Amino acid sequence: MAKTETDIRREKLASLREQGIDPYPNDFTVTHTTREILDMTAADPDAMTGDGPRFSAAGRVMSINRFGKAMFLRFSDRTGPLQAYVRKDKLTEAEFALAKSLDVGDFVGLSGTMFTTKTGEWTLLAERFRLLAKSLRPLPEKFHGLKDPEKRYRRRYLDLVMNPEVKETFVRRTKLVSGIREFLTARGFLEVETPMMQVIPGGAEATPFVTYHRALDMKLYLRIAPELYLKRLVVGGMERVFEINRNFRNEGVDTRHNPEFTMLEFYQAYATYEDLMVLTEEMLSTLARDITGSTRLPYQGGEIEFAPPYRRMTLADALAELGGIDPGDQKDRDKLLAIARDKGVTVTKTAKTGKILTKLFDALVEPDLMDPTFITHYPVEISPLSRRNPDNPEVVDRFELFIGGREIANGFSELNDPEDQRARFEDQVAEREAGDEEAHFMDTDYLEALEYGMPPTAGEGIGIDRLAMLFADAASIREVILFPHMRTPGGSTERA
RNA sequence: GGGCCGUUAGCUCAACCAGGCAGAGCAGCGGACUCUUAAUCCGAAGGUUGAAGGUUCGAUUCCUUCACGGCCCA
Repeated sequence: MAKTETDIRREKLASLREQGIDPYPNDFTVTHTTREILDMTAADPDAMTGDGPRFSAAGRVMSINRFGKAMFLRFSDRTGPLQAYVRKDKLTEAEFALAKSLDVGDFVGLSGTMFTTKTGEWTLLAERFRLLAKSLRPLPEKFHGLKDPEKRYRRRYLDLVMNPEVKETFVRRTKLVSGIREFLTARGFLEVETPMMQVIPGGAEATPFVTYHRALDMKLYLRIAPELYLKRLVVGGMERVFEINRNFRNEGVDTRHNPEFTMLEFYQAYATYEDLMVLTEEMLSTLARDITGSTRLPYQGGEIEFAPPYRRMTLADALAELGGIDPGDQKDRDKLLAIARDKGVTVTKTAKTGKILTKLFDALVEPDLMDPTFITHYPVEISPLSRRNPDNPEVVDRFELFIGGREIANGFSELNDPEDQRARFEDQVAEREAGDEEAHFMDTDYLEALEYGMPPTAGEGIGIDRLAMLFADAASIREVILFPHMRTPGGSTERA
């Protein structure tokens, strides 16, 4: 069998050890990042000539151009690349021999002064050279790089090494999350953490993951939402709380769904869903401006305007004006079923009108809502945790925010009447018994909390991954999750 | 869940339509080279063509099943 590149590198590694050279030392002192060095040379180029300042930098070797007794190499640290020039006559024999055996992918530490090459590039002239970590596997090819999405996601570290824009995407995601923290904290919200493992999964309509606690001999669910716990905190006097954390939903995997995803939920006592719409407009426009410098963000060939005010429509109006469904037909379950069939929208046989309406909305209206749009007044039967609208008890004081053709946020005035909440849970339990696996469970512990009294409150959830997609101009949720869920070949590790 | 497309050297891709010794560039290996920018020049290598089965004298190519992925639809 032929020697692989890894075999050859292992031999080099063994040879280094035989020579008494540690291939993985940790005693090199970095004095500057590559960015700092380039900034300093740009700021005062004259000071670099002759006996200029000495810099020590380190990073991963990304490319090498060898000559007989000299070589150029480009290495990158977290701040970016820098070119170095290594000449035999500037180093000890051992150092130069080490440099000659260098492979792309190795980590090096270099010390020296800065000069400009014939082509005008600022370059570090190496006076000292250290190998800091030997790489045994070849990196993807330098020109074409790593393109195969499957390999990019499964070996994200290579994606990050080879594709600088990928790192930029995740830096941007982090800025988004810290920007949200700052925004809410500045407004008196307290960040909290609530259970990820719950006895009764609630707060959303979704199928949960199930797990098992051995010592307690009990079934536990991974949470589908933190909502009911956050509202218990409002009961306890935490009038403004938020949580940014993972939710888990046992659903399919595609360009907009990952089984675990990150959600912001926040609750504000003595506020209404209308207050939250204003807060959301402020938050998103502030984030856009702070992170990208503009409220107009490019997205998938178009542009999205994040500056308020955002368009607001009731669900009924949106279905009529944008979905072409006559307002009169919206209350007629049979007509809705006929429209759904006609449009190729699948609806379960037992679905109530509210559910059919939202299915039709998802198919006919949602994909076209590019600029931020609040859709309000959802049917009460699909909103078991929302307060009823005072003028029309068939709908609730709720909104969903759509941007870029996707649902980004969901907020409402919270139902704090424990008796109405109990009745809503009972309806949900009936739905579940009728076969709807996503319907809520009865949660008597939550009802008990409500019975102690919860102040009038409004709450909202914002999908962080989807928001990150908008901010990073990403078409797939996998582009904004460092390690998206991937199937393992062969399927399950254990037979059911 | 359905449809379409894909899986070939470490990486990026050919060859497949119409079955006939599996190729290139980059990386790697040996050699030359003290200013390169996808360096250049010379030389020699590198493959279970995703897996299993079928058709065939002969399969990367055609057929079936499976696995994984991408895009679209539900």
